[in-house]
Amino acid sequence: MKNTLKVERAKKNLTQADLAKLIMVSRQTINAIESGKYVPSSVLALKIAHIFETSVNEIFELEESDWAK
Amino acid sequence: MKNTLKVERAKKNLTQADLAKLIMVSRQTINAIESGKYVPSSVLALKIAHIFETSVNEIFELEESDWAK
DNA sequence: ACCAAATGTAAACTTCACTTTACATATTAG
DNA sequence: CTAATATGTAAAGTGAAGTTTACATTTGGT
Repeated sequence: MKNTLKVERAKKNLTQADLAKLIMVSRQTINAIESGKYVPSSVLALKIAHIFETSVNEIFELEESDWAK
Repeated sequence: MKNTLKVERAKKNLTQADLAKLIMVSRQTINAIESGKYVPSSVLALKIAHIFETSVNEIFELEESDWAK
């Protein structure tokens, strides 16, 4: 799964730490999500979309590999 | 977080087992998500939305409590 | 009422999301 | 240049997502 977190953050001029605080997770969590190290829960994804005033689908996108067995 | 999985399944006439097979998780996982027992990963949420030809935000909705510290 | 399919639930287990602490490297401002 | 801010990364721990097996209950069709 890929995401456009970095771009969305840039648009709103937010640091990873800023975003982390807004959605109440650690800065490392944002960093890890952003760099594809792990997949956020859907609650986190919804919160992130909410902060950026958009939808989950606009920010997160499935890749072929996500459908692999 | 609440969801409209049951309704979406009904629209498409899918059983929990059907949906489970389509997105490649166990039937119990669908049951647990549907009954709010746990929060799916965003990959699962995206797959589910894909199956129902809609968006994650249409199916899953944050509740006040999700923002509580 | 009866049978089959669908759903609910439980226990034990594995994996990974997320935390905290800590430090190293980039980036930007003055 | 240098000091502060932002980002990358790592290790050890905790809790919850998701698995399998198994059984009990509900629902629907005939």
